[in-house]
Amino acid sequence: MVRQNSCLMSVPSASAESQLPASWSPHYSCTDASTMVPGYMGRLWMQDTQPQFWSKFQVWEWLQQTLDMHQIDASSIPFQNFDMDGRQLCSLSFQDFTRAAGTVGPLLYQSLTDLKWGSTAGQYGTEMFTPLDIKTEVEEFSCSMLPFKDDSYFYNSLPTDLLDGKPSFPTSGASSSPNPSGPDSKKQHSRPPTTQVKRHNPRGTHLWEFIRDILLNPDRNPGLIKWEDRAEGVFRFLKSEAVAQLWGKKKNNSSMTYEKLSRAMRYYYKREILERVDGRRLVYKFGRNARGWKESDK
DNA sequence: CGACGCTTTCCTGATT
DNA sequence: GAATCAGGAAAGCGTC
Repeated sequence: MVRQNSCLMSVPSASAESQLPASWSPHYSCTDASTMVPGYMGRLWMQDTQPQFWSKFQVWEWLQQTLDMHQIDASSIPFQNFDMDGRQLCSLSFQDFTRAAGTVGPLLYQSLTDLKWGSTAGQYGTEMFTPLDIKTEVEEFSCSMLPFKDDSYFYNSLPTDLLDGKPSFPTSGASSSPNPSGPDSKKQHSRPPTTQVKRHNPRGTHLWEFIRDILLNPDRNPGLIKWEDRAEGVFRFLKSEAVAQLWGKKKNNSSMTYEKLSRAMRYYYKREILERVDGRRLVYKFGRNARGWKESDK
């Protein structure tokens, strides 16, 4: 096991990096993130860009959104079968779609066909991708997603009203109380030194607020987490390990994983900051003690 | 300094 | 079989 390494290799990077498309890069992210759909009922970027020019990442986004639109569970099709860019996607036949996605295939084929011919987009989707006005912000964020980069990150560019949050939920006091039964030195992790800690927010940002703020800033959220049901507060992790790395970055903990992050998430059930969503992987729902996520809260 | 809240880490077992 | 989910247990860390 690789643990307690300072910076470079301590993340189980295989799985994390596999969540990023092969072409993931600052340039890629900037162009792509700038068209990222807010998820719920948002403007559909794919209507403005020709499928032929989609990246792998955008192909998956299209898949996800198409399934969402038809209330089809994403687990019903093997996403790996669509590990291709837009050009390859467009070359698939009707039969190919059926092979790749079973009964959902025809629906996907139809959706893609509609986009190919029905779009009002310009001729060259890629050129529509790079609005300079948001490029710098996105760049800052997306570059921080790269391994080996260690600059400022996502949170630094978020609105301060979301950062300097009030405790924002009444302490229910029903949390688990660990009972240290005795000194036990079986584990000794030398964590990286917590050198730079932001002073102005002593309480720091809690995990659930971090998640919430990613959801509330879709422009800076390149497909990490998305709303499943905006009104109900249901959301799903699309890139679980990438989110974990980002969280780890925020906490200056390079060994954060989704496994560990999710444990923290599960502790929120008891405090009713989150509610369980049974049977759906990577799906959570904000609970009564989570504040600031509703549209009406804003 | 100690209590406390909020994770973080580790682990075992179940489920998908 | 790999991911993910469920929680228990205990340690780490910053605040109060």
